[in-house]
Amino acid sequence: MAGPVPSEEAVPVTIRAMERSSAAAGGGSSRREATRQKLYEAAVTLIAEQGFSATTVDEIAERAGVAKGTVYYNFASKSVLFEELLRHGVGLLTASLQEAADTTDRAGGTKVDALDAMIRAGLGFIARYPAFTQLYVAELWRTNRAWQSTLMVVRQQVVAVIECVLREGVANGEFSDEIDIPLTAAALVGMVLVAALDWQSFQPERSLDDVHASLSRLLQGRVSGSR
Amino acid sequence: MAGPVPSEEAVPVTIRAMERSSAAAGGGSSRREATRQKLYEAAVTLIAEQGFSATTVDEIAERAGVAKGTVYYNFASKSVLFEELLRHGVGLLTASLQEAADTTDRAGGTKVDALDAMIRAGLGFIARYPAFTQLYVAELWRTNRAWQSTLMVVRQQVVAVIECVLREGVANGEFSDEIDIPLTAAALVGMVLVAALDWQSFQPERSLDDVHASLSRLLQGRVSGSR
DNA sequence: GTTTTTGCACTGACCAGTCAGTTCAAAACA
DNA sequence: TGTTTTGAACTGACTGGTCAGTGCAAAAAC
Repeated sequence: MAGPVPSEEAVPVTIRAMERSSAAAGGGSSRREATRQKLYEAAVTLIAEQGFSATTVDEIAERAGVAKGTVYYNFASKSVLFEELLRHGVGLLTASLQEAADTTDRAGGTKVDALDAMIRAGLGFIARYPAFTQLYVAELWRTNRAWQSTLMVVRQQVVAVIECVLREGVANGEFSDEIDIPLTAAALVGMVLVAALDWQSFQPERSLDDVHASLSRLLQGRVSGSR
Repeated sequence: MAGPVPSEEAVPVTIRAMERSSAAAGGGSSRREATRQKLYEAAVTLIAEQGFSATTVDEIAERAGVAKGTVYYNFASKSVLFEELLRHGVGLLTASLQEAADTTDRAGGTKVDALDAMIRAGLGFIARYPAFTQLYVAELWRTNRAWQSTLMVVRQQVVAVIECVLREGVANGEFSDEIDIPLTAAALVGMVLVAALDWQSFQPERSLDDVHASLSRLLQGRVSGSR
């Protein structure tokens, strides 16, 4: 849609380069992996913009610069492509959150510090993959869909990382033992998700530091009182 | 997919209740208004479950117990039906939030009290209209769709109510003047939205009071410290 | 008698998924 | 070395089905 004809050369180089390195490592050939990656990237933006049902397989194939048949050679169906995309993205997110928590721990930080680092990691992830985040929020609370179970897994995976930190904080006395861990975790996720989507959509010029500071302030109750 | 057949009665009560109030207000006859109301209710659950594109006009008509032609007699198109549904629902939500804020004000409460009352009102709304909330979250950050402008209006309408309370709180010194009003408002919306959806989906047996207390605690920074 | 609803056949566009055929790099061979 | 074979990866025209929206005559409601 952008250029008259999407350039289709210059690709083999990448393919060939990867081919050699990871062919042995992963399961499939790396040519295939590269194609799957292109399909993920095409699908994530289209589905974020239009939703799953409104996005056609033809569109995904076209944006990925690949024939329709290739989509079906690599994924059993449109739904399966979507489910694997979800798992893939959430894997990246949870890894990022977990790493933030672990790093804080290793540096001898408190659990509040860990939470704060996770908020920052969450914001960073959303800034890097806004389309995925959009799609995640839009599809997470759908019921009656084929991929219900994947959705549950993918939700629990994210919430669990946060619940874990909250639980440790309660255990060491840093947090009140009256807090409701699952609900608080969900609320935190929502806070970061919605604030970040708003940031990206309506004030994209602001820096991550800036947004992070605002959320930190809110979280630590430094909103009321003061001046 | 879950139960054999989802129960479809018990709805008329709500319809009839709304009928009386809005028949005089709106322009059209109340028969027409009743039909539109039935269509809203049918559409909201179906779209919440499946998404806009995956929901067919035939389904909506069938669930509303109405002929397909009637849908097009009352709405210009499927999209228009959806847009009007969005405006309708958001109107109810903002009215509820505004009323909570006003009541608190009139009772001489602080702005923190007002926020707290609005959280409760928000939770109440979500408990009453879970399908609408689901749909609202799912569609709010979509781009590239026909109803972009409606979406913006409908977003701003909700956020504005909260921003207003925050602004008043800053003005009277109750809140720090360093808070970022739009971002904080968005974060609060997200917190309530996601916590409530989680409540409805995964712990529906809990009481509103209970959930409200947890969110209140989080908001007022009574999480860290204490025990 | 006017407004609203019904029922239903119809159209044209669109779309998920299929499949017979093509490509080409690497393996086997000579 | 150069030649042939193999098969994984990819292609795109095609199919069967679905769905938004139309048209309209007759019935029902008011």
